Amino acid sequence: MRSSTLIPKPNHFDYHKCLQVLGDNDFECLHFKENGTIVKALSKGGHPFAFRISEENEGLKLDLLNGRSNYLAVAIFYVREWFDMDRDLKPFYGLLNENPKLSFLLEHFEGLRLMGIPDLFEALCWSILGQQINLSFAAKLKRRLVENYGERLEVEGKIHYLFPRPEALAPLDPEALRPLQISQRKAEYLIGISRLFLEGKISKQHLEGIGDAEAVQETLLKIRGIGLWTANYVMMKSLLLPNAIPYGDSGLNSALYRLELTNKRPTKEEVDAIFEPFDGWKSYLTRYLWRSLSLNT
DNA sequence: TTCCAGGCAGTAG
DNA sequence: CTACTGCATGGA
Repeated sequence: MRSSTLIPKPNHFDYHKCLQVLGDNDFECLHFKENGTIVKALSKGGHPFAFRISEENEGLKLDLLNGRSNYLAVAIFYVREWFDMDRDLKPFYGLLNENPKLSFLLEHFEGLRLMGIPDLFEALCWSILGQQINLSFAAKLKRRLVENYGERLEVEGKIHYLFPRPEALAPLDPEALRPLQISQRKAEYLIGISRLFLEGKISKQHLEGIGDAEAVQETLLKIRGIGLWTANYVMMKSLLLPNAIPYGDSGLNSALYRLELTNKRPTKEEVDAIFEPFDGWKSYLTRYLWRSLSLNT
């Protein structure tokens, strides 16, 4: 009975650069970082379990911390998506190299992966919580939501949480989330989307089956609470679509402004013009531009 | 104090 | 179609 496995690293894969964008333990409530390893809980068939990710020379090692060995397959599938391990970044790096104003991104961040949110419901809820407010406050709201409505799992003396399932939020009255300092409007969005998931009117599988990115965006935009920014955010972070741009994103705008590529509030058309040469890699360019905000000046 | 944060829907013109 | 407004709170 195996309780660990190794996922081989693709080319251009830097575990520590990926780790840096995951957020510290006080910010993030859905995993722990410990000495360069990550501990996270997932669920298989309603049974929560936890596993640890650590780096080895040849790949990422996954160790189950509890539960049955057949949970490993769930963890492997999750980590491959989370770290976007099934993509060859070479074409992206070719495009960056050709661009004098952006090639510095490659020098700093080669090996950084998209770092998605594989669970579509979690990605939608997180992006709604993050609308308009600063990230640290958004993280507090997420933590309160998770600690109040997510499943708990204790492993090795630590409490792990799973993101709440739609079933946990769907029955709520929006006012029930006000004590968490989630706005009435956002509570309505979250609960409405929970109900759509329960009714089977949204699912990751369905969106993945659409194929055409334009049609996926149209589908998402019909949902109350999802605008252009949120639709593209989840297309990038959860569906791993290659050309999603979170138009209007304040972080993206300030990254472009700092590079003197735009004014402070560029239009969609101005952003499109900058991204146009990066067809197939617009989501990655967004990730790398976000990351550039951490560089000095 | 005012303004802005990883926006959105609703309304008015 | 575009312009404006309230929402929630915290930090600069």
